Amino acid sequence: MHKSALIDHIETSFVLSEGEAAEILSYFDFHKLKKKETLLSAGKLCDKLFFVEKGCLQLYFIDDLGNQKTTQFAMENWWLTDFLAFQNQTPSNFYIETVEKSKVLSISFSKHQELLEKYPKMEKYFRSIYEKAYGAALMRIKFINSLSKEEMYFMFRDNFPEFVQRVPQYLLASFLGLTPEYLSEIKKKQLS
Amino acid sequence: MHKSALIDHIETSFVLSEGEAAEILSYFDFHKLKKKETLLSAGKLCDKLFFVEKGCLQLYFIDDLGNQKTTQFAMENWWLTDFLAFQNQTPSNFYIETVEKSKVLSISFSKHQELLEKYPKMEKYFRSIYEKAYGAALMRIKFINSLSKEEMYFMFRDNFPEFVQRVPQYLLASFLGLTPEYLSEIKKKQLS
DNA sequence: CGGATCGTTGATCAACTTCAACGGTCGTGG
DNA sequence: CCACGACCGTTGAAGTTGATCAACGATCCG
Repeated sequence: MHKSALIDHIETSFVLSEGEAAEILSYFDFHKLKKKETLLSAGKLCDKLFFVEKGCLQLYFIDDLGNQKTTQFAMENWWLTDFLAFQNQTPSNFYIETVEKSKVLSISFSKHQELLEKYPKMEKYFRSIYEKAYGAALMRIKFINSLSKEEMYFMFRDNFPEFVQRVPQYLLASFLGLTPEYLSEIKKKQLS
Repeated sequence: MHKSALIDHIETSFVLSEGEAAEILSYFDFHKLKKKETLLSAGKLCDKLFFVEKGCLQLYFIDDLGNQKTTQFAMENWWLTDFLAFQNQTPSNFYIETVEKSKVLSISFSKHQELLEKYPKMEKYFRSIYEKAYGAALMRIKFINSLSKEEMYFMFRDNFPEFVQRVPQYLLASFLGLTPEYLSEIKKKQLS
């Protein structure tokens, strides 16, 4: 059994013995997924938390007009779920789907609880992850409220170039909160 | 010494002995503040995490045109800081200021670290707080990307009526990401 | 009472969306 | 391996939402 990306990631916070690493991993299920596979659907109970070892997931919803809108991407070493619905064990407000073929770990709510009880260190790990994620979300809201869509695109492209190359343009547009048509126009302007 | 709102709040997660409660509180400083007092300034090291016992704080920044834009409010039983800057102990991207006269607890980064080491239960408490906060931030981004400014206002007013009454209108406008003039127009439309 | 601050109004303007149409590309089945 | 269809990116015209600006009233506080 090769060493998991999850264990590597946890070990950026603290060291695990081989036994601990193996036992922690045993709480998770492993999934090898193709492009556009669905992991969670809106309205369904949200009972899984996902960790991306390789590939890319998106958290999205469908608006009144039937358009798919991406709220969050998760690439290597990111955690993803509808966190409110997961914590409260209620139906999800979002869909989760693979953007590329991906390797993903999942853990159910009850297993997650058990894991945290058995390994209190993991509370620290998740506390730190969520603290960062919340801080980043506040920064993102700051950007949304201060940048034009055009500035938004350039900022994002300059700060996350791999991202922009990796994700199809209509998904990027959706994530940035503008239409594919307008994004196309922005890119054109830039060239002249 | 009267029982603190913070202790009450922690005890919604798990029970504390009297001794524990007192000792946990000893990590915090207490502040009684007037309206419009500044607790954190952009560019300054962010070394404090705040808990609102009573009153209201805002996290805001100043945009290119010099306008103050509110990214987050914190009322009773909310935690607030620039979480990214706090965790990394770097200069802040935001200001924090009282909206009303308030009673606030603060804890420094190093004291916070000590507290978490001494009371591992507190890791669980903060993990849960941040998980909720991050989930709520994702929902907020969902709303930003699916509702018009008008719908945004009505949604917010219907779901958080106390909030709308309590906060001055120009701050509410700033938080919702629209201009005071347009908010005024929306409210007028509604009456006819 | 006086000044500053906040909410309102209406006119003008810019940013961004919507819609419809077209061309390119990718992947799938024959 | 080719051909076809579906999907994606692009273009341009027209329409809408919401911002900006300037001015006026109201209210709050010293």
